[in-house]
Amino acid sequence: MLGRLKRRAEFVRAAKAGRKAARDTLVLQALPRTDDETRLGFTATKKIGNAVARNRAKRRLRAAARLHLTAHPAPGHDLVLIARDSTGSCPFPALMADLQSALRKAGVPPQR
RNA sequence: CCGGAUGGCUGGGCGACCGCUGGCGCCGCGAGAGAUCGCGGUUCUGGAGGAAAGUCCGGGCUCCACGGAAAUACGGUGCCGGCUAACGACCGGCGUGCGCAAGCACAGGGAAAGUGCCACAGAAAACAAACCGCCAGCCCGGUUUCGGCCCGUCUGGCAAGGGUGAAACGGUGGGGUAAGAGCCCACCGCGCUUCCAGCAAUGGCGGCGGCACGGCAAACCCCACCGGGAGCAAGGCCGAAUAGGGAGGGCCGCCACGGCGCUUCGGCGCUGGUGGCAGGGGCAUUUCCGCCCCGUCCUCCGGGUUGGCCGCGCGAAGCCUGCGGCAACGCAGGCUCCAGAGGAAUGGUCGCACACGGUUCUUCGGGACCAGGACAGAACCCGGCUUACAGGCCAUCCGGUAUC
Repeated sequence: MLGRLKRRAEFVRAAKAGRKAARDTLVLQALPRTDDETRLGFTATKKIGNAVARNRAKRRLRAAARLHLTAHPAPGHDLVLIARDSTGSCPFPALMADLQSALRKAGVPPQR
């Protein structure tokens, strides 16, 4: 599968230097890389709710990212997806639409 | 049938496709002499809870400390008897209180070892006392129809009645009395006690005592029993490169200071601890000047960063049956293997039935549409407790009603 962001420092770098795009159901941070690899990170804060709600939000983000990036790969970026209040409860097509829109806004092109 | 009490079970179901993660096997690639290891793919297969939660008790396990025992301090527990690896849990029994009942609740040892506290109110809050009262006497005063009656003061007797309080030195009834009082009597309560039942807590019959010993120990305290500390970020193993630490050995100049040893006190020997000169290296190259760095080589040891591996899933395990026990629980036999991640695995889409909620139609049988699954996610494990929880199911019991 695609690579993952695991270290706090990697998340901080994406937050400070990456391009951001906020939607109703998610927030995207995208940081270009020097190589062609794509790495993903997921964040759900305590504000989202208890452990069940946070895990569910992250799983839905992961499922949406997997579906979208297998159809439209975006090599050469570190992508961080941050859950919002509605991430766990919104209709899944809305989540997909927000992800696609956010990627375009952040200037992550689908592969030519 | 209605209302209620207690205990237990369940915790959305079935199916399809695409993914995630652990494991056995197979295939491919790479490393290696090999054992094997790493990466990728794939068939099959396992994959959250009754509370996984809070982290409140008790244990296992690990490390640290510790000669044994006792005592003190500190903390905890506290009716009795069981059960258990252990517990403050659980089971059975007792007592007290509540309820028509089934049942429920209880931090439920000791108050004649000592200290302390008992607010407000009230006369009085602890070796009792007397505010309003009740009674008698005196005859002092007032009053008088001169018999007395009433009021006040004083002296004495009393604690029934009033009033305060969470609590007032037993309660109810009768006798008794100037008025009263366990002063006397009956019953109740209380205390002591023979006997009986029980392992015991405790209970019962009887006797004795005229009643004293108020409450608070979740105030100190006393008594009995229990307890070493920290926690899987425990703890163990592996561990590259650079710099740095320690030990031993080989090699290389000089001087001074310091240190150590010996000393006939003149010195002598050892010494990379410090400084200088020399030497080496660097600042692209050569000369000079300047600046910076430095004993060198070999072997071994220790610590150990990022990280990797183990601990980490056969257990006080689960299910079924039988036996013992009122029960908690124990014993025996058989069967089963049931998550092990590490930014952390269960998600997405769809179909069919099912509860619950809302809107609406209705021929009251039901139909249509919309929304949408309670509380909540393993992080070393186990026994409990506590807290959260939509809906559904089962069993036993109590009260009422109806029928026979």
